[in-house]
Amino acid sequence: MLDFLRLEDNGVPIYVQIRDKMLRAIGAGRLRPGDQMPTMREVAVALKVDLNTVRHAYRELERTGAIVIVPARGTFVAAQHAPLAREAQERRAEELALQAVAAATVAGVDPRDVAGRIVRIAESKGGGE
Amino acid sequence: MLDFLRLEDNGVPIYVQIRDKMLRAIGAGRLRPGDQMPTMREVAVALKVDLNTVRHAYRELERTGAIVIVPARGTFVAAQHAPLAREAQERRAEELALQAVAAATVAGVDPRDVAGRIVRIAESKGGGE
DNA sequence: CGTACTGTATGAGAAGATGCATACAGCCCT
DNA sequence: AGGGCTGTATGCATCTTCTCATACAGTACG
Repeated sequence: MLDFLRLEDNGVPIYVQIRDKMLRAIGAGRLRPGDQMPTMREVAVALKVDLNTVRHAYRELERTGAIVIVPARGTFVAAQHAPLAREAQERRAEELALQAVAAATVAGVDPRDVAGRIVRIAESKGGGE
Repeated sequence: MLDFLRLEDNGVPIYVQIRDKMLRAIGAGRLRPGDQMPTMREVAVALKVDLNTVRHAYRELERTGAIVIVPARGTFVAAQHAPLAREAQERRAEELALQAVAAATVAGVDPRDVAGRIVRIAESKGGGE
C-alpha cells in the first residue's frame, strides 16, 4: 500500500524523502484532494522510522499547503493543488532523464539503450497511463 | 560559469546537491571525460560554502568513479567507463531502465516521456558513442 | 464508559553536516 | 628559488537529523 515510499540511502534526509514522495504522489493523482493521507504511524511503521520523523515531513507538507492536519482525526490532502502539478511534473521528467543519462554514462552504458528498455518495460506493463 | 550549481534551500544537504548536480552535468555532457572539474575552491567560493563540504561531494563522486582526484593538480572527469563486460553492461542497462521506470511511475510521469528525453539528451551531446 | 485510534509533545543522546580558521605538501611556471 | 595554484588535513563549535522511550489530549464507536 505504501511501497511508493521506499527510502533510499542517498544522504538525503528521511523526512525530505517522505515529504517529496508524498508531494509527488499527490501531484500524480495517486492521492487526491480530500483523501485521507496515510497515518503518521502507518508510515512510521512501514518505513521503520520514528514517528517524529514522519511528523517532520507532514508538517512541511502542511506548511506548503499540500495537506491539512486535523489532530485526533487524521491528515488529508488539501483541496486545490492542480496548478503546480503539470509544470512540476515536466521538470521532474527532465530531471529523471538527466539523472538516467548521467547514471548510464558513468556506468559506460549507452543512454539510448536504456531509453529503449524503458519503453519496452513501460509498454509491457500497460500501454495507457 | 558555475550557475548550474545553484543551491536550493530544500533540506537536502549541500554536499548532496553538489554531488548530484555535478553528476548530471557530466551525464549531460556539460563536463566531458578528461575535462578538468571546477576547482574545489572555485566551487566553495562561488557557492559560499566550506571547502570541506565541496570535498565531501567530490569524494563521493570519486568513489562512484565519475571523477578522478589528483592531489596538487586538480580533479578531472573520469575517462569513458568501458571496463564492463558486455553482459555486465546489459544487466546494468536493464537495471537502470527498471529503476527509471519505477522512479517515473512513482512521480506520475510517463516512462516513455522520460525515455524520449533521454534520447534527446544523449543525441545532443554527441551522436556516436 | 472504555477501547482504539489520531496527532502532539518532550527529553536524552548519537550521528552527521557546516562553518571557520589554519596548516601542510605537492605541482607548475616564471 | 619563489609565488600561486591544487588537494589534504585537523580541531572546535554549532545546528540538524534521527532514534528511543514515554506521555498526553482529542475523536470515534460500540
